[in-house]
Amino acid sequence: MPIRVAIFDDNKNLLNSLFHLVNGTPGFECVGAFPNCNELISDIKKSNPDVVLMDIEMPGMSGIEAVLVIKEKYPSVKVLMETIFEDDEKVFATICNGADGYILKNTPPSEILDSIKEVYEGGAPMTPSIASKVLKIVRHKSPVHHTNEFNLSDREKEVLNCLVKGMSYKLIADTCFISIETVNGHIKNIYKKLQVHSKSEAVAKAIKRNIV
Amino acid sequence: MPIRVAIFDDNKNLLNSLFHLVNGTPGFECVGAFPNCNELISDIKKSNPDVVLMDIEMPGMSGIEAVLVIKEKYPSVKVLMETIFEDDEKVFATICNGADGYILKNTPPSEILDSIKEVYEGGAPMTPSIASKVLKIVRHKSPVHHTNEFNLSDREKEVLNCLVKGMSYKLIADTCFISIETVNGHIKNIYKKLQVHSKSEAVAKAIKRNIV
DNA sequence: GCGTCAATGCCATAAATATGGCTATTTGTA
DNA sequence: TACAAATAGCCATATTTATGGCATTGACGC
Repeated sequence: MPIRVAIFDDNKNLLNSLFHLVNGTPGFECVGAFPNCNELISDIKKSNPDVVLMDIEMPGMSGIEAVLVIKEKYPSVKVLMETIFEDDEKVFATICNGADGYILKNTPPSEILDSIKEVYEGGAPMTPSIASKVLKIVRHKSPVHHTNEFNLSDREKEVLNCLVKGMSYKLIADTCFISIETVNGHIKNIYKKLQVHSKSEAVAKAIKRNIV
Repeated sequence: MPIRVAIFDDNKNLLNSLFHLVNGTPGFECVGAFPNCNELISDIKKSNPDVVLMDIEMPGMSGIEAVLVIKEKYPSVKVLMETIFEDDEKVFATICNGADGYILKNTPPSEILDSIKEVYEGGAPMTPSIASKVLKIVRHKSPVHHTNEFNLSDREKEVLNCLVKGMSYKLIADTCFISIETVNGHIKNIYKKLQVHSKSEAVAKAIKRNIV
C-alpha cells in the first residue's frame, strides 16, 4: 500500500512539482495538494493522509500553527515541515508544536521522498543543519547534571529536594521522620556546601545547577 | 586532506573492523584506536583527530563522561556516539554533555562513514529512532509557557523573578528601586495569586509552571 | 581502637519572612 | 466621572529561618 501524502504549499509551482514527484514514484500517492491552510481540518479529513508535507511560510495560518492543529485532531498523522529559513526560534516552536521532521526546501527530490518514508516509519528526518540546531536547543534547555558537584550526602540531597518542592522545616521533618532540629542541622550543612544563606537561594541554585 | 578519526571501543573486534573500515576508505584516516578511556586526554592530544567515534558502553570511564571531558578540553573536536541501547536518559545525558551525533551499532558501514563525514561538516547525524527520541525530549523539556495563568501584574512578575534568583526582600528592594515594604506588599499579592505561603514555595511553583 | 563523618538531636538568638490592616497616586476604562 | 487595578508605601506582630555551639550514635577506614 502506498504512503498517502498531503501537501500544503502556497507556491503553486512547487506544489505542482511536489505533487508530480510524489505521485510519480511507486510507493507514494499524493492524496491532496493545497495552497493554504484555510480549510486545514476538512482537507485532512477528506484526503486522509499518512504524512503531511507542510510549508512553514504561508499566508494566513502558518505551518507552525497548522502542525499544532493537525496534531491535536489527528495525532497519528506524521507532519514533515519544509522551510527556506533555519531560524532557531521557528525550529524550536515547530518542534514543540509536534512536527515529526524538518527539511530545507533545497533538499533534492530523492531525499524528500526518503524523508517522507522515514517520517512515515516513525523516524525524524532532519536536514543536517537543523539537526545540529536541535541538539543545541536540547543542551541549552537542560544543562549538564553535576549531580555531586557540591558533595551533598544522601540525606542532604533528600532535604534539598524537599526545599525545592517548597516545603517548610516542619513539613520536611514530618516527611523524613526526623525532628525539626535535625532538618535545621541538615540545612545548615547544605547551605555551607552550596554557599548560600536562604531557602530560596538554595532552591534557585539547586535548580540552576540541576542538582534536583 | 582526509578526515582524521579516533575510535574508542572496548570490543576489540569491532575496534579492529572500524579501524580498517576508516583507514581503507579514501578521504578518511584512522589516527587512533583505543580500547578504553583511561588515557583519554593524552590519546586525543597525540592523535589529534577531527572526529572521535565513541562507544557509550565502556568499562571504566563511560562514553557519556568521556564526551564531557573531550568537549571541555577540545571543543572543536566532533564526537559521534555509538551505542547498542537507545535509552531515553542516556541519549539525553549524552547530548547534554556535548555529543554531536548519535548512531546505533547496527548501522551499516557505509552509513557510519556518511555519519562521520556529516558530523565533520557540522551536521548532527542520528539514527532515525534516536532523532525521534530527541524531538520527544525537546517537547517534553519545554512545556508551553502559561505566562499568565495566575494573572500576575508586570511588577509582580518582576519581583517573582527576583525570588526565583534567590534574592532577599532587601536585595529586591534595591534592585527594583522600591522600599522593602513595597516588596513585601507585592509578595503578599503574589502569594495570594499563586496560592502559596512562602518564598521557596513560590519559587518552586514559578519554576514548575514555567512562569519564569 | 581511634579518628572521621553522616545522621540525629537540643538550645538560644538575631534576622528575615508572612500576614493583616490601612493609605495614597496614577492609569485605564466602563 | 467613578470604579477597578497596579503601584508604592507604613505599622505591627506572630512565625519561620539562619546561624552558632554542642552532644550522641553508628559506620567505615586505617
